[in-house]
Amino acid sequence: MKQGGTDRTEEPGTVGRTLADTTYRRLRHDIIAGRLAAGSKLKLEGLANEYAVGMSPLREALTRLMGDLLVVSEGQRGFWVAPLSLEELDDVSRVRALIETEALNLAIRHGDAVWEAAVRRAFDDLSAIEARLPQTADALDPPVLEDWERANRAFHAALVSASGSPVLIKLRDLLYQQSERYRRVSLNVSRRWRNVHDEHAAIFDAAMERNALKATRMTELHLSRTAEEVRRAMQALAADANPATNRPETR
Amino acid sequence: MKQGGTDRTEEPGTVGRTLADTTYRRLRHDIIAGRLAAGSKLKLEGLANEYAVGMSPLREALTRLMGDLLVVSEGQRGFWVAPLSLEELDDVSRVRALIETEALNLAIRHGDAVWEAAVRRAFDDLSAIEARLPQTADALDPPVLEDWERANRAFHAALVSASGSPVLIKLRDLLYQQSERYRRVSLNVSRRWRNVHDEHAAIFDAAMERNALKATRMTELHLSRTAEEVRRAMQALAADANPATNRPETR
DNA sequence: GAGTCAAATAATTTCGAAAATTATATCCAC
DNA sequence: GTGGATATAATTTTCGAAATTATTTGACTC
Repeated sequence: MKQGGTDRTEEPGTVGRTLADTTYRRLRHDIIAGRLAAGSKLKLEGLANEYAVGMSPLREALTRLMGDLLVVSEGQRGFWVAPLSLEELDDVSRVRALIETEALNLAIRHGDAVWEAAVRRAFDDLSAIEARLPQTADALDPPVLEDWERANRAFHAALVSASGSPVLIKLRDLLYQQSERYRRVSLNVSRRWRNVHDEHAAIFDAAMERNALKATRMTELHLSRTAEEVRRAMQALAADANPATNRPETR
Repeated sequence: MKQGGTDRTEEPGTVGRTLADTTYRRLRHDIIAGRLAAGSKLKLEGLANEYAVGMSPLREALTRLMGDLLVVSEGQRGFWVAPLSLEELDDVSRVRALIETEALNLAIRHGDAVWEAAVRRAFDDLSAIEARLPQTADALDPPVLEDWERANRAFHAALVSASGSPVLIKLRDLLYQQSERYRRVSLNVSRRWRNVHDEHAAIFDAAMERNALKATRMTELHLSRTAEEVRRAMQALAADANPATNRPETR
């Protein structure tokens, strides 16, 4: 039975927000965080109940997620969470390195004092979280993880924010999302934490020194190491799930 | 063996087509071709009548177009055709050059005989159309123009088709659409035809010789020359529309 | 006249269910 | 049992109107 009065209480600060938009964000987070499994069917009625929305905003949200490469669809057959694969991991990682280094180069060339301050602030935030992270490395407390994800995202975004190229930023954001999704698989599997603070610090220092070459090299190293860790986790997962042969297609 | 390889009767274009999908394509074409003016408001009821669809598939189509950067929206205020600007033209052109040259490099490295044949076929198609184009250069017959657009799109797509990177291709397609939209503005304004066959031939020859450096250089030249022509057309348009001062921002 | 508020109007967003399509089960001949 | 047709069920897609939100209009005050 459904609730009698679905309260559409207006929270302060949520102006101009639509149900379709909030549902889009919720679904996106649930896919990236792995709450909705890769490759799984997204049944409309079920989702409409779970997220307490009608068909229209739900389909709108799923359509946007298709553009983000987080959902795939087949006409008249519905929607699925986009599958993950080792091939795509390599693909995403390589293209992200290309885009992100280009954006970082531009940002280091064009960034002013305001940019520097924003990057420093984001780095300090991230450092504070990373400092208290090794203690909880084994537990991987979800709220702390979410905090770190947010700070990590903000740090990498701040670095390239002065690129002066909205198009490049748009593509970078897309690829960052993909990378985050793959990275979280690795966390969910191995539950081991790789200390990345030194890598972040190296990128930060190089950027503040306006050493574009070093900053891009450090970024490439950071990305390739992370991709390598994810690759190992996914291989372990595949071997664990199906030691003999490949598994059947989604039907 | 396994009957899993059931040949899909789902050929793209016949089965699995939804109203939302066809409406998406029609709207996309109308925006890129300039039939729907840049910056203009997209009133839902009007569009629903014009395209003879209901609200659901219409909004789904518009939502997809947002992901293509062809439509912008503000919550509770509706949709607009994405505006065009000189700044974005430069931005799109630069990022496209980056992506397209990377993809071309990869394709030249990885392309096999099948790729070569496909590129040659696309080039021949395009050449045949371009050969009979100068005669109608002043008229710019719409059907011929559409043929050329299709062939040009196919040629550039074929060149990078062997890159082996679906993600790169996805980004390239996005940027190609943007470029085509800007280029069509130039055509609608100046109504003059720039002979680009030599540039296409140079890219084609370099690709067939597997000379990646030359092919990317020729591509960069081709793109920058086109962008320059569009820039001039847009400046003429702006000066024509508003001789006195700068034009108002979209808001 | 400029500014403010409230009512009226216009437009967008969302719901709920019917219509259309695909998937699954059932039956029958062989 | 197997294959094929048919009926049933499950699911997606679409429509049309209700609910919500934005914008305009007009009266009123300062």
